[in-house]
Amino acid sequence: MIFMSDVFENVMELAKRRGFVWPTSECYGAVAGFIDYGPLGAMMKRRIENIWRDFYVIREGYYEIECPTIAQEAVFVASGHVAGFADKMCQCPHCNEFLRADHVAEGGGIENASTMKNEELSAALATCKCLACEEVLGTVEVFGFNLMFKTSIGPGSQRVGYLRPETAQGMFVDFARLLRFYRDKLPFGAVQIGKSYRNEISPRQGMIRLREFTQAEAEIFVHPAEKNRHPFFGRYASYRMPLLTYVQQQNGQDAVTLSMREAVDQGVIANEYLAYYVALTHEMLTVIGIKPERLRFRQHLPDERAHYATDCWDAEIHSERFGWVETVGLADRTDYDLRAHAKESGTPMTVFIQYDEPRKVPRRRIIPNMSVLGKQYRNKAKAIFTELESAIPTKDGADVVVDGETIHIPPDLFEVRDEIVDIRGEDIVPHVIEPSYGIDRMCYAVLEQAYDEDVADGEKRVVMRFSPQVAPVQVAVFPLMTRDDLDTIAREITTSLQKKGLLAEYDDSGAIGRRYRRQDEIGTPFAITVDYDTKENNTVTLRDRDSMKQVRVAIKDLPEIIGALVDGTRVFLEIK
RNA sequence: GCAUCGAUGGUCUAGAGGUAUGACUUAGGCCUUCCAAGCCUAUAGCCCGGGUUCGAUUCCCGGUCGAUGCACCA
Repeated sequence: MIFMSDVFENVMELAKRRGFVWPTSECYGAVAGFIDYGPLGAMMKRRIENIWRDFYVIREGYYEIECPTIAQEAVFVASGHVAGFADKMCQCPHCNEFLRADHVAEGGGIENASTMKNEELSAALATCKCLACEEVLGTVEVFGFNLMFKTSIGPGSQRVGYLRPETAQGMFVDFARLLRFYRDKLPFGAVQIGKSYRNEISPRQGMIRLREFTQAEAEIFVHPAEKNRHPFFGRYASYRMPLLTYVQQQNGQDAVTLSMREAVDQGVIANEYLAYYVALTHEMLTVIGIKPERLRFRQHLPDERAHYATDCWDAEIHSERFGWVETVGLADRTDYDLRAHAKESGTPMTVFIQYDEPRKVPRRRIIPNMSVLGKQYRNKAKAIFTELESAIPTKDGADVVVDGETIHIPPDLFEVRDEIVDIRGEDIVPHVIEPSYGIDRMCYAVLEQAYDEDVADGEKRVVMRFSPQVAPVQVAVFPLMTRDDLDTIAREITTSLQKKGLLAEYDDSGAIGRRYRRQDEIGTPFAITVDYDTKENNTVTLRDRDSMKQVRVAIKDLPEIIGALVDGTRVFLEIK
């Protein structure tokens, strides 16, 4: 590998030129925070998404759902995004600088600034100094800058909607339907791959911070008492990886390498479920082509965690340009979201868990004599009935409070029955384990890590060393010459590979070396060349992108061999 | 959002107050028996808006995008 002055610039230039990533609506001037995926980029992204599906949908059995990107206001009121997904800001009247109002206040020695209302904060700020120009602010208005895109649903702006800032809420609000779909049993999961939107104040860093981005999220609903019993934990129990705990971060120490079993037993990761998906994430990211040495798992610091999460780990990928980039978030969201939506919507979001054996529980029932009670208390009878159910009667009767008034109900107006009832189970609110992947950041990391320059025949060769599983074009087919039927044979081979579902690209333009270089630059892992020997013995050369080595294989074996090479079940160097 | 710098074919680049240089790429052709060879031909460009000027891609102002610093990053 030769020295790379700036991989980011090289890779983004290539990405633009060869159709991976483009600035959006470029002819009108691009818009920061939005990108277009070009033909190769869209294909690569889809392949990454499909690897993600292999892991979560096929292997874990968590079906994918698809919710709208716009949801009504109530959804985000419940989730806390309307109130909380905003920064309190103010503008310095002297230097016009926009400031985080709570930061200014804390800088001025005011406590609990982050929990104050706008008006309180505004008053408190009057004596604080601007963080930029250090003038005393005086009268300033504090306003919330909500990071959600707001819109209206239907004509006349009657109904407020927001573009979703995460796909997760769709899975939460569909909880009751999902629970029925999974036949009322825990654990189960739902996943979603789709666009989310955040109106970032100042997006920079190309594909890393977008205003519209693709998330792949899984919401796994588990019994709170079963979080240490993942049914397939054995799969990753001995899977080892470096973990950077918050304690180590606070002490400036390096990550420790632990197996998932050790991590859970030592309390480093909160539970088996979280550890399982930490390990699964590590495996998946390596499959798409992330080098393990450029991958780490970092635990959120206690003050960094969202208020609902008990433990949270980020998979971070090291970028030449941006340093460690948070790419996947793995959180134990507890029952926060389901409780919030149950409360806001009035729909129960619980699972009925049957006990192994019904429990015999003594229960006291109070049965009022309504015919007397109704006549005697008339319009208060109904309220009295309700209150009696929870009353504690004595042999002299019971006292109930209705509208602030204590009413004595004599013992002959109700009957007390002590009985033993069977309790067959209980309603519990599941906890949610959430692995949340930033697909665009994964795409960028794949691009950056695939980019390489080497020297072939004294000339610089630019090559994208994609894993065959994510490479947009999977195989190229060339006739050595465009004559003597070599091109016809090459076209037939192309068709036979396409029938196998492979993206095979035929190219007969220019010298053979140029065609290899073209494919190297877009990361096509394999190239087939039809030459004059082909006409003698029905074999072709199969060339490996990374080693530039070639082997001869029979035409009839091509679909099977290429198929196996592309899905990773065979590797090139083992072929004959 | 503020400050500084930048923007010329697809890419990299030269350049001047009078419509633009070269290379690579791409396309067509010739040639060519495995790694960007050679020859011929062709396509293609001054970020957007306003101002100054007879004339602006060039100077000035504003915007957009990008880079850097500040701020921000559920």
